[in-house]
Amino acid sequence: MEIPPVVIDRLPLYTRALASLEVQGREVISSQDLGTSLGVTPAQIRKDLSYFGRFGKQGRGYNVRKLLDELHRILGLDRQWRMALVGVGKLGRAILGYDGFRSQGFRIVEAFDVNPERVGRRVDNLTVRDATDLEPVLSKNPVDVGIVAVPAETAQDVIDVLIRCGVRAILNYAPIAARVPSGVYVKRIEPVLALQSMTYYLKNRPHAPIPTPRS
Amino acid sequence: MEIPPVVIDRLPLYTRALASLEVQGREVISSQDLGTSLGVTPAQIRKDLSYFGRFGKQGRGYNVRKLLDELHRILGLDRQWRMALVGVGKLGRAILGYDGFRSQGFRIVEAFDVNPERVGRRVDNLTVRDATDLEPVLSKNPVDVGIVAVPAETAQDVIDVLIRCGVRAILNYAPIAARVPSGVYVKRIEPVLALQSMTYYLKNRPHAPIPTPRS
DNA sequence: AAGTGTTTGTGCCCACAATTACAAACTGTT
DNA sequence: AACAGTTTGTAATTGTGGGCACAAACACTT
Repeated sequence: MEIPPVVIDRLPLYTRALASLEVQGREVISSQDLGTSLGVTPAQIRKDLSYFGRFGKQGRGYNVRKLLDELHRILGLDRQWRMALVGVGKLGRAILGYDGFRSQGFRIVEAFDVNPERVGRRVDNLTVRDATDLEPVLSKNPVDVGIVAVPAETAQDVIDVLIRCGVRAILNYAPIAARVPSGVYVKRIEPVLALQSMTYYLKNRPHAPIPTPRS
Repeated sequence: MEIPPVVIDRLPLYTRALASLEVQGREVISSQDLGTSLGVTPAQIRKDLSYFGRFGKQGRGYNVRKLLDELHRILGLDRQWRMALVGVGKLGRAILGYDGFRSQGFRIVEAFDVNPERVGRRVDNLTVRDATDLEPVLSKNPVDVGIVAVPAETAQDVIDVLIRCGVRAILNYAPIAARVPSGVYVKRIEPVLALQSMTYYLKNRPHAPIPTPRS
């Protein structure tokens, strides 16, 4: 069956909430409670999950451990994913240093840059390779995901090369609308775009008022 | 009129494309050309813009300069926005060092942290203040946007304080589903969630194949 | 001046996602 | 064992957003 992408986008949210519940020792949760903690309606959660099977029990709710396992399986989070980073500037180094990826099964196994001063240096247990070696290196040692952290001007070229190397998923930090063939998945990480849409709602409001007391 | 949030989310995309066209010296663009460069249908662009007025000319298209000005006005990008950063760890420092904000009119004017070792230090022309001073400082000198770059455990508390200080827009880098009252706008920046939804589409595919030749 | 080609703005329709509502299944209590 | 209270899964309904298609307006050529 064809599952709506919006549904897929919500599953990681559920996964994270369930993981948190599990470490808290919670064994069972209802769609009601899960929903209110996530700001999602209970019916939405039930319907989303119903695309994949029947994981709950009437009168009780969902077994946290079991549902978490199922979601991991559904999303493919029960394995390690190999990633290659392109661009080891300020942003790239921050990405390399971020440990939120590894702890969730996403490992950066290669890092590339065009700048000769950066090539060869070791950053976070990884040797920065020359970007011109991208194709030979990734052909021999394929990765699942490419992380693009280069300036806007070269981003599309980098993405083209990654796709030639068989990369089918790209995490794009560059401020461009990447053009990719169908079958390749791109997710943008763009704080500036996020800000620029929020200002629409702020612009007609009086400025920050006096904080409300006794809250 | 009530404008769908998805429409608002697309406007910054148009803005960025138009800005790029303007520096290229392009004076006029059709919804057709703008659409193909962004991966959006021309009809969608026209409909989105029609929520706000009639900016185009039949037979010609849109005047790049004029449309860009209109979008800036609509989104409130014709002014400076003041932001406060909370959390000056590895991630926070990367955010402070990022110049993509300032160039678009978003200035980080305060930075806070709880760690005594970080408080008082200067990072990128800003003195890190003690997080306990958040309320007094922001009450005297309000900001428009709060950037949350603290660990998940303390993120909700930080957000609550920011809201008490009158902050109505939050850029949240912490991996939590923030609970906020209506009238407060939150945008999540979560690379891990983006990855976790892409793996769904990757998981059933054969691994990276041999690159296609002669492309 | 007429004719050809473009392009906008929008009414209309369709698809799809969110919500509602309820039967069925289970728990816990009396 | 009967009953009251929960909660799931889903059929049915509602709502909303995207795309189509076309009249109207303009540009450009002959």
